[in-house]
Amino acid sequence: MARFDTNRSAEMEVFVRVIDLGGFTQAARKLRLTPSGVSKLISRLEARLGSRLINRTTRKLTLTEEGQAFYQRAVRILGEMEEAEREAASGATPRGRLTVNSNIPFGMLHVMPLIPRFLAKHPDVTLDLVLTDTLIDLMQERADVAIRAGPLRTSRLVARKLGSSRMVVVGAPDYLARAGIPKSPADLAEHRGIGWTFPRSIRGWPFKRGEHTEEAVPPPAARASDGEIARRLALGGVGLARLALFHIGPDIEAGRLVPVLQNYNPGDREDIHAVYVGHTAPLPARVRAFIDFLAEHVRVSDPALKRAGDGRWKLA
Amino acid sequence: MARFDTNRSAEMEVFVRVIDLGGFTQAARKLRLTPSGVSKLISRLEARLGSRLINRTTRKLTLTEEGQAFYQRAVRILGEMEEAEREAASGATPRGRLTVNSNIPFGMLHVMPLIPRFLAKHPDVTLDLVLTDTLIDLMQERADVAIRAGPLRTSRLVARKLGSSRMVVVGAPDYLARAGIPKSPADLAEHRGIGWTFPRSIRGWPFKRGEHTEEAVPPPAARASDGEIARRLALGGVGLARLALFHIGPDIEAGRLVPVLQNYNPGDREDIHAVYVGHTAPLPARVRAFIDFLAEHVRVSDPALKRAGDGRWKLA
DNA sequence: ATCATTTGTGACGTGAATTCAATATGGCCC
DNA sequence: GGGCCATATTGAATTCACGTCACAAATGAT
Repeated sequence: MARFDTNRSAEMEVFVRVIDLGGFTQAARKLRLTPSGVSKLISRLEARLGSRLINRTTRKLTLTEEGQAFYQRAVRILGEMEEAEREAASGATPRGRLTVNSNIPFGMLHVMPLIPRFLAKHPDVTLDLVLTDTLIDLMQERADVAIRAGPLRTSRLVARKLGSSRMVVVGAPDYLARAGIPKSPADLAEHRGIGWTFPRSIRGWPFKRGEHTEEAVPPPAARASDGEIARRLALGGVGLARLALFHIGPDIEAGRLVPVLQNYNPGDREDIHAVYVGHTAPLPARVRAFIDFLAEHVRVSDPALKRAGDGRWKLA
Repeated sequence: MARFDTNRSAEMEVFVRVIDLGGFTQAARKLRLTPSGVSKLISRLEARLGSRLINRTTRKLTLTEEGQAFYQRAVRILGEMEEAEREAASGATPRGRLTVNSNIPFGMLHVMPLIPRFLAKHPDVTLDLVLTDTLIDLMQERADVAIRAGPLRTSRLVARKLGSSRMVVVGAPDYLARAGIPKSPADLAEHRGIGWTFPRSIRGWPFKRGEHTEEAVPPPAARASDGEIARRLALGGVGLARLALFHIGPDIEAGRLVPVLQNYNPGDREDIHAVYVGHTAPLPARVRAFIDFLAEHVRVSDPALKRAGDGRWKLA
């Protein structure tokens, strides 16, 4: 239909150049146009505005009253456009507010320790770190990057894998002393578990049964809104929880939590991804910098879990 | 070669519209574009800036950090462009400084009396009236309109005829009593004249000689820089002068100046024009208004010059 | 008066931007 | 979990404004 025919900014730019250089031909040279092109452009502008801006002969240019005012405004406007675009353009140096959303265990253990170094490297970046385990909408939350564990419900989001970790079902020693140690997934029905207040990508706990896996889950004694709360509940002896090894490794090694049903553990790894909004348009520099930084520095040690001679679990 | 491909202002306008309306499709409707057009334009903009401005899914739009800043600036810049153009555009109402340059006799007798009414009609116009008889360069003097008598050395200037007046050779009674009354143009050699300090379009004084005209001019006793000075000199009896009838009509009627060589007067009329810079671009409203006003209200009465029974000259 | 330089104009061709399909995606209700 | 509607994106075709080219007009200087 109606097409975007008039290029106001170009008009202003040419107009200002003509005045600055004092002639159509000089301006044309500078702008890599032909004099006739400049002439037509100025004429177009004047015709559109309905009033003359430049009185011109072959030798002299003079601004009309309107031209004077328009020139001054145009100079300022062009400057502001320049500034706006420069500000918006991804400079070589990342800057601005970077909003990162991470799940709590990974955020606390792996992201937060890196932040001082990241901010030191990019002083113009301000970082907003939000820790949540619930699924979030990247855009709704105005987050640039989200860090999530578990299978991706992929969309047009792009994910960079940061690492992976095994999941372990654990219980506190005093809980296990009270409720007993489950020998098979079926025993879970007699136990109490720690569930989630939010829907998770995988519903139950997977266990190995021959070639396949089956799911089982103990009736929940409590629901946690994030992994860290779940861990604390488990430490307090509320019930069994299935948590990431990188998260509770130290607890296991210290004996505060004890893995159970390890021989049924399917050994699946839960991947941890940094996920961002992806490919259709260029990525802000600060986002790229942060993701690159994470990918470079995050090392999720995923040691084997072995039972020592005394029955205690050790990380190798 | 290098073409003016990017239309920054259109980019900004579309971008702002998208944000305001909250969607590509709505913006497209409003802007009379297709959604795909909007999509590509935004993508172009982001690609040019090298950073994403809008995070988008099919349902939601969210501004990035850069987008936020760019949006606010863009809104302001668009407003300023609008204002600049509106200011520059020839509004319905004339405004601004109008510079008029007129020759002195006509300016004093016909222009100045009209000015109060003109300014009353157009309160937003400020008028600079300069009276000079020397030829001026319209642009050099930054004049919008010049009023000149005599043949036009036409250029790309446009002239509107305001009226015309006969020229008369006159002398003061006491001068004529001293020097005698010339009977033919040849007698002028024995007289003294009043010339001009500046080059005039016609050199000599034309006189009828049968079918043709010949030129003659008395040796100058003084030179005047404008018609009014010449008139005063003539009134003072310095010598003969050739002046416009509209200028010295009252002097003639009062007997302060006496026409001579009237039977040799070729009866040519000297046209009076309002001249302005013309056709290549639209005329500022204030200029058009002034010229129209002049053309409408100026009435150069050009009565016949007749000799009464008592030898005195009368205007009919 | 002639000349060099600059602006203006008419016709033309180019290419970037827009449109028109068709596809992919997201959110919502069931 | 699956189908539907609205929306955004993509690729190919098309078009129309814009700048170029060649020529004319005009200005100011020598």
